[in-house]
Amino acid sequence: MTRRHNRTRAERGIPEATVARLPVYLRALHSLQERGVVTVSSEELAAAAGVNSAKLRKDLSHLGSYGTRGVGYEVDYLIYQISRELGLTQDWVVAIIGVGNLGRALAGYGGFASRGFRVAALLDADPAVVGAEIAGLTVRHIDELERVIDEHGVSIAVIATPASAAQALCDRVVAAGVTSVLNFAPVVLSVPEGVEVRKVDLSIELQILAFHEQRKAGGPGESAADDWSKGLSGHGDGPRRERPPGTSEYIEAVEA
Amino acid sequence: MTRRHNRTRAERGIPEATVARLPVYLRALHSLQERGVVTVSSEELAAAAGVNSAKLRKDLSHLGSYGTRGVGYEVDYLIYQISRELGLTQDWVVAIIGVGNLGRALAGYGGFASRGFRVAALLDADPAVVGAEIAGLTVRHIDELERVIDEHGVSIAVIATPASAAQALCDRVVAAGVTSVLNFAPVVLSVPEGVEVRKVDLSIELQILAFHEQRKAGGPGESAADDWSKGLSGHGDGPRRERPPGTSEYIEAVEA
DNA sequence: AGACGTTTGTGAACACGCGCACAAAGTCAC
DNA sequence: GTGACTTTGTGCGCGTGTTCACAAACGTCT
Repeated sequence: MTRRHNRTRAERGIPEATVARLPVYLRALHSLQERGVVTVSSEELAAAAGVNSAKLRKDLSHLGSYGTRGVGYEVDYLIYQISRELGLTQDWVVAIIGVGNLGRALAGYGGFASRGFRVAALLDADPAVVGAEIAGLTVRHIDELERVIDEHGVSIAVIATPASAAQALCDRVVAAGVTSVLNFAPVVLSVPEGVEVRKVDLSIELQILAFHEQRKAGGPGESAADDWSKGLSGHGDGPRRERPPGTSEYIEAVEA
Repeated sequence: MTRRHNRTRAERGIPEATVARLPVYLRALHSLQERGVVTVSSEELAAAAGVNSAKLRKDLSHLGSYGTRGVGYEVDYLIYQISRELGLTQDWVVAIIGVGNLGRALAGYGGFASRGFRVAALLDADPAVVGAEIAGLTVRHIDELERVIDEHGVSIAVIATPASAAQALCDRVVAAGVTSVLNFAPVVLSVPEGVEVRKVDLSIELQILAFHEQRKAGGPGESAADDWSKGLSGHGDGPRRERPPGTSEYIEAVEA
């Protein structure tokens, strides 16, 4: 409210774009570490991470001066510093809400457990799955949401429910004190200030690919139905005009 | 190669950032359409999509002048125009490579089928799943990759394999003529110019959340092990110094 | 027909991020 | 110890994206 600019901007200095790349560097560093590499130059690390080397150096310089001129970066040390900056030196308790196809995949996803993220609970509304054991956890009923969050000290909620249920559940986890949400449901969640939401949308990525794919093929307008008289914008008085191909029904659920 | 700048930039005018938002607008519009809304103002649509209204208007203006001043945008018409621009008025043939937990979830994901994306094939290397029927499709062996791509005219490949297999498979699909790849494996894929790759990384999103969560709690350095003598950067001559907590083993696979 | 309120489309200022290029700082060889 | 080489850290210019604010355009009401 009293913030000068508008958002969580440069509060303590690390640009958002940099934060988004740190996990990529971290992954590349772990890969090097496994291969027994002790020291790496910005050029090599940048290549492994798929970025420009100047960008990498500038990113790392935001964390501090952890390199050695003429040599490069010590892999172990850099891993430690990035992990610390990202908050991976402590454990984060995660709850997965919605145990459909996607929720199940997430529960079994190795990338969560092995990076300081401990999946402590699975919740669902469907009586058919409540009580089932998945990835070593017993699925709890969604009614117990608040109790489970409090019990385990959940700080990150992963929403993997159908779109129709997402906002209501988001409101509940936020009310229960969770301030970070990872949303897989295809809706824009609205949350109070101070709560961080990140969205992963599988179909959006595909649509972006389709756009580029189409452009390679010569841009839009290749299909037959290109004309559509704009009409007189009546307030629903006249009959609905014919729908062009492609405007099918709305995607409802994140799981089939 | 002979491109003036460097990339697929402003080739025909629509900024990349705009393209990334069009699917979001499209989703909001479908939601309005379902509720029977005929006309919508930029202010309302922007709120539904979670963006600034000026940004929305500028985004839409890149497609053309499809609004009516004093009134707003006709929902049906705008849906059609955005769909056309994104290339959703035609069907895109998709192949999913890797039928683990995630691949299975993707195969059953309703958001693909109902937006002009037709999943035509599932492939895997594991003999235990080859031949199985999932989401109405029989899983084919990865050896048949090139044949399957050619048979169905696949134009988008979805890679949902362990990280170790991803690059090799990516090379194969590209060699087979695919120019769009959606990558779920936690690696940076390198592809020749002209091939579009988009990456979805579940654990990266969590790590970004952890960063913000930590900052709310007072920034890094809260944990005990904060000091790490930088050492003399020897070339692997001395004994490895003790590792701080959190630098565990490398995440290998996208599925557990 | 004309005045009024509403909403689009966009010009202009601003903020952000990227990449080049280079000085500073370190290592290594002798 | 000195010089040559390597690599980091960063100042700077540029392009992209975002936001404000407003004139032009449209519908509506009298």
